[in-house]
Amino acid sequence: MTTAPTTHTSPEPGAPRHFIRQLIDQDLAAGKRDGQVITRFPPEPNGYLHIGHAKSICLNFGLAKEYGGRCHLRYDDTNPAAEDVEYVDAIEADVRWLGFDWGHHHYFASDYFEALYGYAVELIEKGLAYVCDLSAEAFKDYRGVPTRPGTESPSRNRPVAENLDLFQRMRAGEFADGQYVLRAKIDMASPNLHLRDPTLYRIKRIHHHRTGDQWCIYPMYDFAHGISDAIEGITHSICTLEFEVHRPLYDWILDHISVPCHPQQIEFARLNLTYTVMSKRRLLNLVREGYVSGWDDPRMPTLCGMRRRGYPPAAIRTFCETIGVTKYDSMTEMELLEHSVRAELNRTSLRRLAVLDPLRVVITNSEDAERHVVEAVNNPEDETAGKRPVAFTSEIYIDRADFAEEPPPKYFRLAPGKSVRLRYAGFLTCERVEKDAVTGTVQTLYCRWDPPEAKVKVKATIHWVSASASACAEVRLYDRLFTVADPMDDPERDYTELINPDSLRVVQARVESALAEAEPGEAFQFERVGYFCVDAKDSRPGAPVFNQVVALKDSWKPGKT
RNA sequence: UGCCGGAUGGUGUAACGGUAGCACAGCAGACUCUGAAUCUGUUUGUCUAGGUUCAAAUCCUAGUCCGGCAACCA
Repeated sequence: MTTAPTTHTSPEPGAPRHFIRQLIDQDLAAGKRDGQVITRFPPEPNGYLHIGHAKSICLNFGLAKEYGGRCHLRYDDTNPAAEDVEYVDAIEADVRWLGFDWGHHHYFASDYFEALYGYAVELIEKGLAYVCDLSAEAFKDYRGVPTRPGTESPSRNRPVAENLDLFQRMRAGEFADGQYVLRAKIDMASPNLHLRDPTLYRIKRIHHHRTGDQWCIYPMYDFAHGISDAIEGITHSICTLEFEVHRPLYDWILDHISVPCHPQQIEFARLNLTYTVMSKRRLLNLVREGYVSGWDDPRMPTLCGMRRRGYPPAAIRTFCETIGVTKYDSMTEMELLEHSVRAELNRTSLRRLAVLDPLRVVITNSEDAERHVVEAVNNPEDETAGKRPVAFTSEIYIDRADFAEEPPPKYFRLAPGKSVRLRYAGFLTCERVEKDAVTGTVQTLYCRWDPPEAKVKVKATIHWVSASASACAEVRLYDRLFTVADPMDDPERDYTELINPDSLRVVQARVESALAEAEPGEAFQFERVGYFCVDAKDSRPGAPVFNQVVALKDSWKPGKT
């Protein structure tokens, strides 16, 4: 265990002083908890992590690192009905991938079941909890509504000894599921519904992913969470805004039992991103209904989806710092995330030539252009990335978008009679256009080639690929998953009706031959097109599959004068 | 019409009684063997009404609007 040094200011002075950092600064200045900062990331293993969780992960692990403390990974596995080991492994992989390390501080709330039981007994002994025989349905009426106080349960004044006996028998499995619950005895008239004798334990005969059938009673979140925090010595228990009304209960529980410390719950606003949905339930639905290929579909806002898409973890971390931390709801534009991704990939990715929509070009003066090897820069942002040879032949492909039979104003690319520069490989002048007699589609361009020394006056450079010395590749192009910025905002239509039918487009591209052997997960910039990542699942040596990470920005607009 | 929280450009945020700043997006330009990157410039903002103060995004009062809360979910 690491004991944090007593630092009274954050070692990251450049970072924005969002309210949680300010709060911690104050706590440290006041000498609270010996100047320690111990946080935790507490996922429930019932689904995959998404970019919203990344905000929480970056916050919790980031704060711990910043203040020289530590962050625990703890599974909130108190409801076996929804939880599964499948998710435990996936969550760990995602947190690691994001770049964080919990060391040996890897816990499960289920590790504390025995301790939790003991604290429940303590509460009963103090007359602060009772076994209630009201059904969930029945208690609904007793609880009352926000504007009206509730009614006390008939079980409320059950003697301590009887409560103790009943609770012990609940554990022993003498009762049916739902027959009894353990309740905190707080205040049925409280304006905060969570204080109206909340359930602490329920009977559930469900196999738990870790404790098996050892228990048939399981603690509720509100009871388990704060105590787990206290057991682990958490100093700042950071959660999302909807738990704000739970805080009085969090504090009540810790105030009435003999725990070693009383962590402070702090709430922040969860992340909302445009053109996607973020709830586990809806994400699960997208998977189950086949709208996407799985949790790791590159269109999903899940961390595994983003990993497969090719988003660098560093970009996600930068993004999470950029969006800040506040207490009010907001909707962050996807463009901000994409900006972080482009910035990172621009810095790090190797450049390659690839033609997504190939148009055949025959070089007419082929004696000059038969077969050259040109030298291409691997990454202009990083000199150490070096250069590579690229084959240039008398028959090449260019992108259809780079030729216009009738060029609009300010179109700088290839057109009949016009010239362009070929990236790293001289110049092309279009002499003749061959079209399909029936459809009128342009089939082949016949062009004259001039070497780089020719210094032909051109206003554009286009990318290309040799026809013979290139490879075929499947390229998956992605667009937003939904057609509207906030799919949950339309009361008239279900979010599934707003799914973008064109969010995935698959094309057969021609790529530099070296790309055929690229490693899964490797990301490249296809010059002038975008960033692309070798698909980790479907790509094979010799039969590569690329996922579009994000397109390059394109300031060219046809209508522009 | 109960309780809790909140409100700064199109979006995300900063300013903690003293010049409303930054980033994204947009627009315009410079540069360019990527119409990328980079650089420059620029449009747009303190929810409303009162009050305190030499001075208010910031403090006070009232209102408006938004979010959350009535699982044996987390």
